[in-house]
Amino acid sequence: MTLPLLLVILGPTASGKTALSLHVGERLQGEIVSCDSVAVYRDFEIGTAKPSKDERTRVPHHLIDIAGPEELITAGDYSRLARRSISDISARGRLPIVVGGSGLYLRALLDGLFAGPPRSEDLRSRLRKRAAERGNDYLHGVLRRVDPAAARTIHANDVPKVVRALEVSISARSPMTGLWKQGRDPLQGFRFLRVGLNPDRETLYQRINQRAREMFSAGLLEETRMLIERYGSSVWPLNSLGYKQAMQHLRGELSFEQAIVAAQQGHRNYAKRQMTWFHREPEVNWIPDFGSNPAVQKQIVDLIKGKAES
RNA sequence: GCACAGGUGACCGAGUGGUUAAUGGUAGCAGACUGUAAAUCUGCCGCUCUUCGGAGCUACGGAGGUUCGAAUCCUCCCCUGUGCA
Repeated sequence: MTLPLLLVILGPTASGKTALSLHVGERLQGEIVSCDSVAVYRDFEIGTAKPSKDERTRVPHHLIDIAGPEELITAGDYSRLARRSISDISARGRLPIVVGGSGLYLRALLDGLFAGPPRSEDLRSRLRKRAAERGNDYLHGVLRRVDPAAARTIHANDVPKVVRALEVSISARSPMTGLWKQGRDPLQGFRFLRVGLNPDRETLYQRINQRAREMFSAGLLEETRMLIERYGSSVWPLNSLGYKQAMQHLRGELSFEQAIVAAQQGHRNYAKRQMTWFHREPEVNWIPDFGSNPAVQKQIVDLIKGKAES
C-alpha cells in the first residue's frame, strides 16, 4: 500500500504561496496547514497577510489563530500541533497541504527536532547577562569548554545561539551536540511532494515593496495600536516585520513614510534569508515563478495528479 | 554678482601630505541556522588576472601645478547649498 501524499509549498514572502495553495486545495480536496510563525497568533491580521475569512471558507485552514499574542509558540509546539492536524486531514481522506515560509518551523515539522530539555528562562537570562557584562567572547569561551563542537559551529557574536547551546548543555548535563547525535524525530507515514516558488528576484522585490506599502494603507497602524491597547506593547509578535516599524512610527521614531520604507526593506531582507534556508531543503521541485500565475497552478495540479496515481 | 559652506566608491558619510582601493553605516550578493526564527549571526563587496602569497589597472567634480609622494596644499573652471545683494 502506498503512503498518502503530503504537499509542501514553500517559498519567500509574497511569492504567491497562498494563491497556489488555495487553487490546489479547491481542486484536489485539500486542507491547508499554515507554516507561519506569526500567523499562529490571533489578531495579527494585516501584517501577516493571513488568508481572508472567505478564502478560509473555500479551503479549511489549520494552525492559524491558535494562540494569543501573549503566549509563546515555539518550533516544537508548532511541530506537534501541525502533525496532529496533518494526520486528522489525512484520516478524513483529504490532501494535507503545508504552506510554509518559516524555515525552522518547516524543518521541525518534517525532520523533527532533537529531544532537548525544556526552556529555562532563568538560566537564559543569567547567561545573557553574563554575555552583556563580560563580552560575547567570554560566553563563547564557556561554550568551548562545555561543548566544543557547538562552539565551532556557532559564532561568538551569535549570542542567542550560544545561550541556547549552553542552556541545553547545562540543564541536560551533557553537550548539546552529543544529544543531537541521538537523532531527530522525522514525520513519517507520508510521501512528501515539495514545491518551491522562486520568482525572479527583482520582480519579487517589487512585489514585496508594493505589498508592504499596501499593508500600511490597509490599516496596519490602526491594527498595531489596537494590539498594543489589548495586549500591551511588549508581546513578542509585535517585533515582527511591519509591526515593528509601525511601533517605531507610533513612538515617533520614524515618519510614516520612513516606516513604510523600513518595512519594505525588512521584508526584502527576510525573503533573501528565506531563500538561503530553502536552498538546503531536499527534493524541492523549484518553480521559477509566482504561485499566483495560473499556468503554475495548473502545472502543480497536474504534477500532483500524476504523483497520486503512481 | 559678491560672501561663506561644500562636491569622496550604488547611496549616506569619515578622512586634511605618506602602512589609503581609501574608517563606518546602508543597500546588494553569498552563507549559517536542531524549541524567541518575520529572530540572530558570518563572509564578500572598484576593475582584471592570480600557483591565493599576491600582481596590474582605474579611482575622491574637471583641468593644470607644487612635492620624492596629494582625496588631502596652490591656481583656474564646472556644479550644489546657505547668507548678502
